[in-house]
Amino acid sequence: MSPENTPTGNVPRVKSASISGSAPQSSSGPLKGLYLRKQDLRRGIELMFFAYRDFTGEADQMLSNLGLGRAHHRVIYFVGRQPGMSVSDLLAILKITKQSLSRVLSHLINTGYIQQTQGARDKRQRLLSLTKKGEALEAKLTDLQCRRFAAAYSARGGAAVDGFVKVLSSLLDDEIRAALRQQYPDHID
Amino acid sequence: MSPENTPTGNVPRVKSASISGSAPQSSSGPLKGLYLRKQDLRRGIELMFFAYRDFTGEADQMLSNLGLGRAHHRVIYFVGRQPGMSVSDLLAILKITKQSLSRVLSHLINTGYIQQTQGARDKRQRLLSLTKKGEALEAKLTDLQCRRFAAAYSARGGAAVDGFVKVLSSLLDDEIRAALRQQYPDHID
DNA sequence: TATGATTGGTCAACATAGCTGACATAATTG
DNA sequence: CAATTATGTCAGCTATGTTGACCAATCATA
Repeated sequence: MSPENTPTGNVPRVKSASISGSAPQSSSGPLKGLYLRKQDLRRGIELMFFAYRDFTGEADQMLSNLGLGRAHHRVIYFVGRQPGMSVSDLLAILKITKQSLSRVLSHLINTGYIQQTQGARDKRQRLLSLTKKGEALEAKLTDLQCRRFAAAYSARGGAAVDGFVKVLSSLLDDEIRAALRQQYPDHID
Repeated sequence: MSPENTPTGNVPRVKSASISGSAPQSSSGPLKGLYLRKQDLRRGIELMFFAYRDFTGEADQMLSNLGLGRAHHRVIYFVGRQPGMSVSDLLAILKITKQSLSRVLSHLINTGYIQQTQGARDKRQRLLSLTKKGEALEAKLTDLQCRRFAAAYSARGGAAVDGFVKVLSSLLDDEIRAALRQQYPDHID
C-alpha cells in the first residue's frame, strides 16, 4: 500500500487479499471490480469527508447564530424523530457519555427547546420531546438538510439514490445497520 | 415541514416548491420521485451521520493509541495524497485557520511524521511531505478505510458505487465539487 | 530600489464537545 | 431487603476549532 503516492496514480488494483471474503469474483461483465482501484477507494474517502462537511455546514451556521452547536442539533434531530424517547435511548444512538449529553441536554431544556415528562411505566425515565420552539427549530434545520438531499436525489435519479443508500448502508458497522433496517420499512438490505 | 413527527411517518411527499428547479419531471417510469418522500430524505441524513461516524471510528482508535487525533489524520492523509503541497494548499483543503493547522502540523513535524522543504520557485513556501514514518502510518490508516470501502463497494457492485458517487458529489458545495472533478480523471459529473 | 502583498509562523485567550472518575438519588426488580 | 437501573451532577482533562495581534522572509512591481 505504501510506495505509490503520486496524486493521480497509475490505476493499480487494490491488494485484495485482505478482502478476499467479499471480492467480486462471481459477478459478470467486463468491468468487474473496476471500481476497486485504489484511486476509487480514495475518492470515496474524500467524498465522505467533503460531503459530510458541506452537508452539516449550513445547519452549523444557523445553529451558531442561536448560540448552539452541532451537538445540540443531534439531540434536537433525534428527539424530533422519536418524541417520548428516554435519555438512555438517546445515549445509545449518539454513543457519547451521559456527562457529555447532560451538558447539551440541560441547556436545551433550560432554553425551552426540549421538555421532559416522567415515564408512566418506569418513573425513573425522563421522556424527551420537543417544545413548540424546539419543533420550529428542528423543522428549519431538517428542512435545510432535506433540501440538499432532495436536490441531490432529484439531480441524480432513483437508481443513483438506490446505490447511494446501499453503499452507505454497507459502510456502517453491523449493529447500526441492523438498527437502521428496523427504522425504515422499505430499507434496502 | 413541522407537524408530522411520528417515527415512521405516513409517506408524504416533500414540499418541493423550494426545489422545483431540479425536480425529476423529465424522467420516465412509474416510481418517478418516490425517493423524495420525507422519510427517504431523513434516512439520507441519518445514514450520513452514522456512516461518517463508523467510517472514521477505526482510524480514530488507531490514532488515539499513538496520541494523535482526527485532525492529525487529515493532515497526514492529504499530504500523503499530494506530496510537496504547500501550507496554503493544505489550508484551502481543510478550511481551518492556520493557527489550528499550526498546532497539529508542528506536532507532526516534531514527532517525525512530516517533513518540510523550502520551495524552489518561491522560497517562502514550505513544501510538505511524509517521512518514512509518516508514510507507514498513512498507509495503515488509509488501508483501514479503503478496506471498509472495498467491502462496501464489492458487496453492492459497480452500479451502486456509481450512484453513491453521483449522489455524494451532488451533496457537495459547488466549489468543492469542481475541485474534486479535477482531482479524479474519470469522475462522474 | 522602495513599497506593498504574499507565505508562513507565533503568542494569547477563548469555546465547543468529547472524555474519565467519583458520587448521589430514586425507582425497579429479584 | 439487596442489587440493579436510570438519571443527574461535580470536577477536571483533552482535542480541535475560533479571534486578534503581531512578526519575518520573500516576492512582485511601480
